[in-house]
Parts: sequence; structure tokens; C-alpha cells
Amino acid sequence: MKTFYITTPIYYANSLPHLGHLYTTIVADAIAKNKKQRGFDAYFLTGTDEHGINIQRIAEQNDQTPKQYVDYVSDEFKRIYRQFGLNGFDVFMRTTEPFHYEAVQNLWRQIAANRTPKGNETIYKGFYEAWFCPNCAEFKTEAEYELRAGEDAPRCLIHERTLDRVAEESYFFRLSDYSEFLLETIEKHRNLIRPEARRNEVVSFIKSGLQDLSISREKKSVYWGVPVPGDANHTIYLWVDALSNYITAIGYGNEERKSVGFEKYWSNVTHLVGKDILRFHTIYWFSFLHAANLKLPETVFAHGLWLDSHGRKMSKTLGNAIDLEFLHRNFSTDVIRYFVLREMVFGQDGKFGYESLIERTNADLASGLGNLSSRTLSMINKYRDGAIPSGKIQEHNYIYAKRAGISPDEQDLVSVLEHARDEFLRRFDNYEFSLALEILWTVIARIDKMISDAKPWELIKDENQAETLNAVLYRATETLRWLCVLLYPVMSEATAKIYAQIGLSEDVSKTNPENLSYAELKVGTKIGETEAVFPRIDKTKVMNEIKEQSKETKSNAEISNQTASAPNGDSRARNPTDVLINTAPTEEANGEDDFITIDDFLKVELRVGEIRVAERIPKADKLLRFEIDLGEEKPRQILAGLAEYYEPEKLIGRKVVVVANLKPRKMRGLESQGMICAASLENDEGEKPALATFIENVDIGARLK
RNA sequence: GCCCUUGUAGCUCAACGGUAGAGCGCGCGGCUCAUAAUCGCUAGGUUACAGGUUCGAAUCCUGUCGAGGGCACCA
Repeated sequence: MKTFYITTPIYYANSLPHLGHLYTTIVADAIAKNKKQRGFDAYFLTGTDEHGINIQRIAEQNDQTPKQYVDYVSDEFKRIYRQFGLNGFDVFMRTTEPFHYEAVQNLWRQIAANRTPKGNETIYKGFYEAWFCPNCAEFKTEAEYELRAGEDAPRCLIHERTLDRVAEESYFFRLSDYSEFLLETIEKHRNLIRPEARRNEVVSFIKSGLQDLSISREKKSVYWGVPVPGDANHTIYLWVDALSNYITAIGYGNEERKSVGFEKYWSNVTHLVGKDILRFHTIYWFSFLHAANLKLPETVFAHGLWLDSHGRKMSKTLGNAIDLEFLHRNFSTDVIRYFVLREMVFGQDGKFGYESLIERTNADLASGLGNLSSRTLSMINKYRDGAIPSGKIQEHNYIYAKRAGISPDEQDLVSVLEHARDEFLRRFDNYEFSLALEILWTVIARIDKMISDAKPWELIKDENQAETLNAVLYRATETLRWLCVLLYPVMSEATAKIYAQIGLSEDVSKTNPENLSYAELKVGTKIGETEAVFPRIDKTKVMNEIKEQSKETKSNAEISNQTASAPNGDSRARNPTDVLINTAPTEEANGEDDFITIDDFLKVELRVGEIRVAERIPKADKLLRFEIDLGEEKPRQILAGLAEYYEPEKLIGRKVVVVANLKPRKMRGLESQGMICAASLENDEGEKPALATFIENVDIGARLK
């Protein structure tokens, strides 16, 4: 039996589920169902990644143990999955499972026992260096510190004190020895990384040079994770722990899961990932696997992000994120599943708008598939007492069939169906879900046309047309049966309903579409009770509700918590050497101490300056170089990131507000001796500066108080 | 600044180098089995632009412009 193993990423448990998670899981669910239908021994993994410093911290803030916290989050994922009909997975993997600990340690040992392709030790001890806050006693991630203009060291967002550059002992994986292996392998296997544009990116990243990877933290800074085997002072950090779930869950390196069948499933693996974590699933993961003498996956497919209807990224602050609860309340799971698969070209970004969701539902599902089913079954009820008539037309009746515009034999229809089926499966296998579905809708149109041409409501009046009418009804019903089988992986509930309405009792999930053959639908089958499978959606009504809803969410968003913050399908943040998540900084941390005294204010020396020189800096997209006259003996050189927003020539002569006593700082090799003040305007596209100026005439060098 | 992808009808997307199509939306007409569904017809294009290769280019090559992305950089 052919095997097939598909995975979603295991989602990082610092964030509650959002549309991005839902989408990846829907796609994987549909693929897994399709493979199982077709007789594959298929296995589908999804789950949560539950270790690391971020989980540790969030739990502490919530007065929970890390375990309590991740139990909560993974339950939330499961709950959302249930809500959206995501029942096709075979394991919900959690990295806190005891067997995973054992298996990760075994993987580590296996890797450590081997040599790199260049004959070096794979794992070695070194020092990991990062910004450290002594008050927190923690290393800080990119999202947890800010670098103020003019300062060399960033500050802790909580304590506002300058961070120290601290090194701690860490194990490293010698990733730098794997570049050639990776490039060769990626070159050789064209389907290894898809789509191609993403593959190119990975290749160019490798070519730019790989650094060795820190794969542990001292236990005193990160205890929430798997201990390094043979060195209890260290915790295995992030990628070795998280990525390896794909093998530990199916029995690598542990007894508990052995029965799942590692050898079997690891022979044909597909990882679906968001484009933001592609690099880790290729460069790191391939290298780890190679280092452990394991085979690489068949395909790692990076899909795009869902943008809002205007093509903007979704975020809590913009208030354009899709609220899953609301989505669930207003739309059935099948409608959503159909929409995301039909609307997004897999691999590219897609737009998610309620308006197009409603339009597509009404057009394709209510008016299309739903209505075809409804009109067909209702005619069988009305004209044939609810029993499916034979589709055969006897030769002496051919003349009548032709007269009604119906071809006497069904060969035309059979080839249409078979062709559509083959194309559907081909496209589906190639991740072209959108095109695959489109093909089936051409079949629906064809049957609608057949019915209109034949005019059953007239045939019923003519005794001689009894067989023609039968044929029309049979052909339409048989087509519906085929469609149900093919569409089951996409819309399991609706297809099951239609199937039942046709009067069929076998299990669609086990009907192999490849074996569909025409006229298997039994004559005389009593059709079941009929009702609308896809009720038409009242667009104006729902759109109004959405407007109401979004007002509420927008006002809630500001107060909302930090645990549900990661916006765009990323299960991990981007910087590999730092900690991973975009945990929103604790804004409440400020509160009423948030005042400064007049003395504090007077420390800042704000002065009026006139721009004498403004020019672009070669090879810098954002920076402009200014010479600003502050009434001092010499104009100051100041650099500012305004190049994207202002034409330098037009700024010459303009009077601006300058922070005059800022510590000088080098940027792009040039020293910046101050800072220009500007308002930061937030709009749909992000932030945009507006320079502070005066309406009145002001003297150069005047101080602002 | 380097690299990648992309530009086709109002919108979303198709089209082995061989007569540019579909769905939605718009306009008109027909029908009544059906969820105001469905069927027909009409409208809409110098395939971003300029060159080149070819008997033949939306497709291949070069350049320009626009859009998106990766890296560097910046935060």
C-alpha cells in the first residue's frame, strides 16, 4: 500500500489560534482525506509546540505553571479544530509528551555521534551571546527590547534599563558544514521546496553563508524544555525540539509511538508551512535529518498569507483580523473550507473578505451545487415518486431524445465526468486546489444546461418522452454522486448530506474517486428527505452584522491580552538565534508611574534647526543625510530614516525640531549628531513620519520649552 | 543596493511557442423543476511598455515602468 504522511507546523502555544493556523490545517485536512479516500495509508499530524522561554514567561505572568498554560492553549486549538470540522488528523502532537523528551534526546545523541559532511563534529560547545537584563535575569528577544536612537545598547521594555551583552555557554550545531549538501540536494530534487519562488529564496539564503546554530540554553535561563542528554545544565533549544516532533510522533527514538510506523510513513513526507517558517523547515530541518542519517521529506510546501479584502496584512491593531468565533457563528465549516481552497492560489497570498466569502458561497454553493442538487431531487420527487429512474433509453426512443436535445447514449457525459475527475485529481495532487475546484464547477454548469435544454417540465407532459426524462434525471443524479465523492475531502458535511438525500448509504470517505464508474447508481433508489444544503446568505444583513462586530473588536483590541497576539500565521518569529515569538510587550507595565518631571524634560535639548543639505546615502533605502544649522559654528550632520517618505531636495531650507543633545551614533558609517522630530502617523499601510515644523517664523537655534 | 516572483476583461484567475478564454459582476431576452435559482445573447483586450528571436510570442531573450517578496540595512 502506498503511504503518505502530511504535517502542518506544530503551532507555537504562545498564541491562540487564528485564521492562518486554521487555513494550513484545513488544507492538510483536505489533502489527508483525499489520500485516504484513494486508498493511501495516510497519516496526518498537527499539534502544538509548547516549550521555551516565552511560554515560561507567559505562564509566570498568569500565575500558572507552563504545563497548565500549554494545556489550556492546546485545548483551545482542539476546540477550534472541532468547530471547523477539522477531524481528519491522526495525531495532535504536543512537544510536552514524555515520549517526545526521550526521542529528542535520542535524536540529539544520534546527531552527536555522527560527523558533518566535512568530517567535523556535528555538535560542539561554544558561547551564545545576546542582550541580557539583570533585573529580569533573562536574555531578551528582539520584541522585548528597544534600541533608542543614539544609544548603542538596547533597553529592557520592562525596566527601561540598558541591557548587557552577555554570553552563556551553549551547544552549537555545525550548520555551516551543510551548505554544499543543501544546495546539491535542493538542486537535484525539484519538488523538495515549493513553490519555486520560495525555493529560490532558500537557495539564495544558503549561498549568502550559513552560521552555526545555537541549539541549547543554560537551564538557569530556560528550564522549560528537554534537557540536553548527558548535560543537565542545558536545555535543548527550539528547533531541534520543535522540528523533530514530525519524527518522534510516528515513533522515531521512542517505544511508545513505535507502533505508528516511523519507517513506513517517513518514506513519503509532505510538510505544509507558512512562508515565514520555510527557512527553518528546509535549511535547519534538512541538515538535522541528514546529520541523523535520515531521509529528507518529499516536499516542503510554503503557502502564502491571508490578507484582508484590501490586500493589507491582518493585525489586531488594525482591527482587520478575522475573528474565528464570529466566522464560525455566521458561516458553516464547509463554506469556509470551500472558500479558502477555491479563493487562494496555493503558494500565493490571498485576500479574505466577508463580501467575497458571501458572494462565492451564494454563487458557487447555493446557486451552483446546492441548487443543482435541489432541482434534481425535487424533480425526482415530483415526476418519479422519489425513486431514481433508469438512465437507459431504448433505441426506438432515440428519436424522442434527440428531439429534446438529449444525446441518446450517455457516452458524452461519461467522458466529461471522467475527464473532470482526472483533471481534478491531477490539480489537487499538484496543490492547485483552486483550479481543481473550478473544473468541477464546469461540470455543474453542463448539467444545468442539460436540464434547461431538455425541459423536464415539458417532457412530463409527453408519454413518448418518459425515457428521455428518466435519462435526464438519472444523469443529473449520477453526476451529483460523482461530485460528492470528489468533493468530500473539501466539504465532508455537505457532501454527506447530499449523498444521503440521493438515498445512498455507503461511506463517501471510503469511496475511491479513481474507481468511480458511471451508472453505479442503483435504479429504484429511494431518495431521502431533501432540504437546502447551502442556504443562501443574506449579504446585506450579514455585512451589517459584521460592521457592528468589527466596531466592538476594534475597541476591545486595545485592551486585549498579549497571549493572542501573533498576527500572521507564524508559529515562530524570525530571528533564529534569538528567542522566537512576537509576544507583544506588556503595555500595562507602565501605568501611573509613567510621568516625568520637568527636570527630566529639560534634559532633552530641543532646538530649531534649518536644513542646509539633504541628500540620499548610496546603498541605503531609508536613510537621508542632513546638514542642519542650529545656529552653532558648524551645521550638524544628522541621519534620519526618511528617504522613503520625503524628497531630500524639497526639504532644504525647511525648519525642523532637532534633539540637540542626543549621544552621537554611527549609521552606515556616518555619524549622526542628533535626531529630527517627527510625528508618527499610523495608517493602513503602516507608519509614516511627518516632520514637526512651525507656522510662525522662528529663529534658528531657538530652544523649545 | 543585491536577488526572486509577478503584470492578461471592472474583479479573481486560465491558456504544451500555434485563432486570447472561464467564473463573478454589468445589460437585454427566454424558461419555471429549483435556494429571485437556471438557459441564451450582448458588452468588455494593441496580454504594462519598447525592442529582439521565430513561419508564428501572453508564453522565450533584453531593457524600462509598476506590484509583491527575500537578504542586506533599518527598527
